[in-house]
Amino acid sequence: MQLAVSTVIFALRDPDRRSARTALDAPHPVLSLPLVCRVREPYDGFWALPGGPLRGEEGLTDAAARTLEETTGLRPTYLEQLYAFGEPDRSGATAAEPGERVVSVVYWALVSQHEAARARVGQNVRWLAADQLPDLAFDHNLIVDYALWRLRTKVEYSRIAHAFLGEHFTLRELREVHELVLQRELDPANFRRQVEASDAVVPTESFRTGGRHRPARLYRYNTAIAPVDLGPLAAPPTTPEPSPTPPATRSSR
Amino acid sequence: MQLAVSTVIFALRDPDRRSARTALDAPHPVLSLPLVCRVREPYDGFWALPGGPLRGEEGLTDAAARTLEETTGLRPTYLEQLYAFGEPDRSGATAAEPGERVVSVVYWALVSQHEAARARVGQNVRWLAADQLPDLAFDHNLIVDYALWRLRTKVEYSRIAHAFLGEHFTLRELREVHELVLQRELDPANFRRQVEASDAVVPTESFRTGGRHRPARLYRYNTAIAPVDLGPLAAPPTTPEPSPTPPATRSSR
DNA sequence: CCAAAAGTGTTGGTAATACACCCATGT
DNA sequence: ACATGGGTGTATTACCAACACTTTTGG
Repeated sequence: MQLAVSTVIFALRDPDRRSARTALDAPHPVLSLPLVCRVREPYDGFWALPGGPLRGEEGLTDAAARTLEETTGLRPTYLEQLYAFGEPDRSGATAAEPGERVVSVVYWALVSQHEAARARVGQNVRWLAADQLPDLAFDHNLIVDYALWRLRTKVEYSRIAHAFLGEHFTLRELREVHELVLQRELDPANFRRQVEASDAVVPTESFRTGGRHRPARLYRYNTAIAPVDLGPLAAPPTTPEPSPTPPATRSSR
Repeated sequence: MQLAVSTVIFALRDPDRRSARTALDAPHPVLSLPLVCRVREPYDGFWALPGGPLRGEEGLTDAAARTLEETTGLRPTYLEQLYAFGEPDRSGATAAEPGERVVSVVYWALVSQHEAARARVGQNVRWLAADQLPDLAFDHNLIVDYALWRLRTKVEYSRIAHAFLGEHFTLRELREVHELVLQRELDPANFRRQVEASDAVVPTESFRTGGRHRPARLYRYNTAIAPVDLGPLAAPPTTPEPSPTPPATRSSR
């Protein structure tokens, strides 16, 4: 039995020119992920998630970060475990060609627009739009679907949208990230009120000028607040640290 | 490298007589989990989660259900993957006694009050209260804490509380499950309104009598509604079945 | 035996809050 | 044209109150 680690990497990328229907299409970024082309059986020639086997002395999260960096050159701003897939028949083995069984611990990651531009792409690594994927190797279509579902549900109650942006951003840009991920438009006024009330961002004194409209104030991420609530796993296992919160003593009812 | 599967099993159990402070304490059920006592190093004599190694041709979920049944005799009404733990040093190996590295895929399960009473307990298997656990083997304290956190967050947006109850129950009983899990009291009126609006339960024509008060109507679980939203993983991999909902056709923005 | 009390299920209201939707103004 | 701020009606929730129905208790 083999244990492998793979990662679904999301980024918002400016669309290729050739995929635009008309010149008038607004150049909205597209939710995309980098995939690698397999060069041997099974699934020779199919696109697959970046990943690799777990090495001797590294943790699962470390393995995800390493394999992701080795194949795509990317360093994610957010990395979280997604799910462990371990059906006996998922390795693509057939009666004619029985392969070894593989259990995959899959992670999902977000990279910023700026980082995504630095990705090492080529013949074997390419960005594909998340909503127009071809048939992938193994059960990777299911894995990507599940990662997409997690991203969309988590954006609504967490603060991970910042991971797509740089250090400074306007509320319009942050709102656009939410809209692209959720695939629906959000009310600018309510979005502003929510974000400001949540303390997730802090205003700066800078403004983004250049558009033919009123300059938009730039905000930055509030690092005093944890981006997501992971519960007891909040402290990464690589640096185990006793929780500062005392054990919940239950008063008798 | 070894791959093991373990399960955190939750049930609401009537408290032992000896743990009641006074005879007047209301006998509220207590959130508990069955643990097994280790009989060899490492962690000889410590309590640990039930589990075992993954067998050749079974899926991860199947392995969780099997090891859980073998050690405790329980069949859960709810079973879901929790997390994969794979830090290199978590197997309890020391410099004096280096053990093999173990990656654990951990599941969490809920069993009904009735099923919990049938559990095979003895010298090596015992129920312990979830909020008063001793030091457990390996990193199992962290694992239980995380499972507790998942249970508490999921009860609020999902319908898993029914898994603790039998086929028929009063709204009072369902509310008590929520209160015990969340450790706070809920408004009866609002709870009733929410549950009725959510279509999660269906009223029956039976009533629970016996108390010195007005009989309470019995409800049953609405099987037409999925208990939890697992997204694309909703169909269990053991019985792959096309989703009845058509694929979401995405309109271009 | 009957009436009152006790106790919980069930139902309804009110104030505060959050959100969807719309509009005004500034640059 | 878009950023920013404000305004209104609707839905949800916290909190409170009343009524319904059965068992128990006191005569």
